[in-house]
Amino acid sequence: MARMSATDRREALARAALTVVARDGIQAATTRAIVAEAGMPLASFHYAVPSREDLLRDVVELVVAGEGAATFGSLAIEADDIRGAIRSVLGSYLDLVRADPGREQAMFELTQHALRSPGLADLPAAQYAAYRELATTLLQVGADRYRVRWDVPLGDLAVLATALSDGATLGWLATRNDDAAERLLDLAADTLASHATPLKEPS
Amino acid sequence: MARMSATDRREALARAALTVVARDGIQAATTRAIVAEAGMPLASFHYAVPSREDLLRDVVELVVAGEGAATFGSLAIEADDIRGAIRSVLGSYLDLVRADPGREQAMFELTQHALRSPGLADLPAAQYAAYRELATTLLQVGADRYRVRWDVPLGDLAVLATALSDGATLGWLATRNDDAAERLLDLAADTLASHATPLKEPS
DNA sequence: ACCCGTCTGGGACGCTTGACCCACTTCGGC
DNA sequence: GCCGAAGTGGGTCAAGCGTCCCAGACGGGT
Repeated sequence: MARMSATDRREALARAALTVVARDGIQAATTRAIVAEAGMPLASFHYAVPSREDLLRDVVELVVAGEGAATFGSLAIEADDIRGAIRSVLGSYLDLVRADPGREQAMFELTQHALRSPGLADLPAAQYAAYRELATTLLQVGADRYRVRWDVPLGDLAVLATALSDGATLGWLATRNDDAAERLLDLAADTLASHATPLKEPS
Repeated sequence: MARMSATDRREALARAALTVVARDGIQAATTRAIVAEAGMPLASFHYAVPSREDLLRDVVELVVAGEGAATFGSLAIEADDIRGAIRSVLGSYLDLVRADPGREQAMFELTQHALRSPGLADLPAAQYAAYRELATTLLQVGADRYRVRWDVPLGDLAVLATALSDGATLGWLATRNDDAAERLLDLAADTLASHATPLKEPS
């Protein structure tokens, strides 16, 4: 094993843990499986991380950061109107889920697990606050770009968007029904766009 | 331990398992924890059930049946219009979640776990088909009662309703934010009701 | 009243788990 | 070059896991 600072090793372990959870589920994310994925000896684990629970905390943060990065990719999307833009963002999110279902399922498993662990119980709230923040940013950018304003509080709309994404993801993971998911996203885009009112063009 | 047929014992074990999962999470639902909850000796487990996985299959079926029963309770709801009826059903569902968060979280954990277990991988699809069926029935009854028709395919609307419920539940479980959840349900009811068109009264 | 199939439950097996000890190697500042 | 701090890794521990065995208790059909 190459020489590596404890901090770097902790990061590498968090990434390895996320890989294991995505591939085999959170039950399989044992210390041994994680170090095997990272190509480290078992003892490196407790040298870099106090406990398994602490590592999972890092993993959740990694997950949230990952979602944030994916969201910024959505900013590049071009569309004719706000409804089309929303539909595209939702569509590309679904593509992400389809491309790596295990990873998205890992998010849910981590959240559920955190809710059950006294030491991690604060994480899900922060995680969902971050999601809401991301949705808020996207909706704000969309409103600016397509010259509309939202006729309900932006925060409420962000919660709705998050709930729709979660619901669509959960449903697709369970059924793997692509058509139903696409039609659901159509309806979701309609719903969100229906709260946009065009601004009168000042130019 | 009272004398009991293997079939009855299996049923009792499934109920005990659900209790354990709701209270402590699926990770804690070990054979020992389950028989302790049921007040049975450990050996009764494998006398009544071939394996732990088989028992979990029973539990998922129990869960789906439970949701079905809860849904029929919603049929008693009275409201002035279809939008109000939908809002009431969603509201009483959220009350259910709030009253027993562990139980609702157990549903998600069971679904996620089933998706990871080769022997149970078929269950989530059936589970969500059942949810969709329930939503379809409720929407159908609502349309009849309030003299409206749905302007999108009923099945698609049922998927939307399921996704919204799942999303709202997940969000509330993570944040425990009652106000946000109520506002989300307001928007969800608006969305669903917006697809209802009044029928001209024949009387 | 017997008796055989059904049910009970204590005990045990082999294995995996999170955690951790400690002798060893490597590196950077002096 | 030397030496203390930092990093490595094999081996081990107790606890908990799913599963199984088997001697015994029970109860309904004959």
